Amino acid sequence: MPELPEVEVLVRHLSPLLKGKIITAVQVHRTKVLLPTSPSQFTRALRGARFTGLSRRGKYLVFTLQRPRRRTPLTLLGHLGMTGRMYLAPASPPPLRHVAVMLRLGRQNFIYEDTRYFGRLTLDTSALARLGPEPLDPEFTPDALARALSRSSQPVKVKLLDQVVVAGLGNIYASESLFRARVSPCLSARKLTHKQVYRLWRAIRHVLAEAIACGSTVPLNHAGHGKRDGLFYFGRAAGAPDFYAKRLWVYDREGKPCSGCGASIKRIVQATRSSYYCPRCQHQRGRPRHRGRGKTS
DNA sequence: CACCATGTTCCTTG
DNA sequence: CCAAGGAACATGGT
Repeated sequence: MPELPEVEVLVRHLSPLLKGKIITAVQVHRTKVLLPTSPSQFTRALRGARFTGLSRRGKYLVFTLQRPRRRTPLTLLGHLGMTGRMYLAPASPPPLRHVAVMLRLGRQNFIYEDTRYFGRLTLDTSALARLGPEPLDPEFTPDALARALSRSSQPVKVKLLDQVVVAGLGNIYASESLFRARVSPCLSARKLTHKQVYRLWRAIRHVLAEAIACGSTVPLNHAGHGKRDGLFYFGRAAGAPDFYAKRLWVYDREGKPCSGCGASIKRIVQATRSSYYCPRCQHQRGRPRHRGRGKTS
């Protein structure tokens, strides 16, 4: 469930539910997700602490807590990796398979489960310092994007996954943004024209904002365990419409017709990850490769 | 069995 | 020192 929009929707969901709750017990089932914090350090710091706030930075959840008889607030950093979920559940739940950490909050539990354990729930916040601009904040300007792309010869799709370029974009929305901007994923980052950068900038913001709006509208069930939950990041409540997946124009649509022109959507591998695009709508064309010395204008 | 999967970090290579 | 490429992490679905 893990790109910026999904995390944002989760944060909005959890924030009011957590506020004011006090952690009465801590259970660590997977030491790995705490690293480099140790289990004893983690447990000691959190027991007795009260949730005061929750926000998002890139794909990270930033929890703030207040500890008894302490002035400085505590920051807890969460990341969902590929398969992480965080939700509140009744204190006596059915046995769950991949619970990494459980925090008891009176009659409820805050559960972080993660089948692949790629995610994090840790007191180490150093990862935040390595993030680039928030795409929906004013600091993210067309110029900032242009500068970030200008020094890389990597394909633009690969560069967009670099969290220094823009925080929170992942494999799905990178493809979706490029489609919306009509820019080929293969184009070298530094070869985009100003116009292409501008279109990409607008596309990124549009695509992310739309996904947040969509997730905020769909009835969600973050604790849900549907097997078919793979590609729709928010667990859908029973009976909810499937228009979330339908909003994707190219991702995971190899061989299907482009909704713009009808051409077959292509899948390619870049930096060991799948990219999807329409070969007709997204032309491989940016700055001219060489300075023209011929007759063209 | 083979290949695929929403992410990040670390190591090697150039 | 830096950029780029790839493997590793761990588990499950198709």
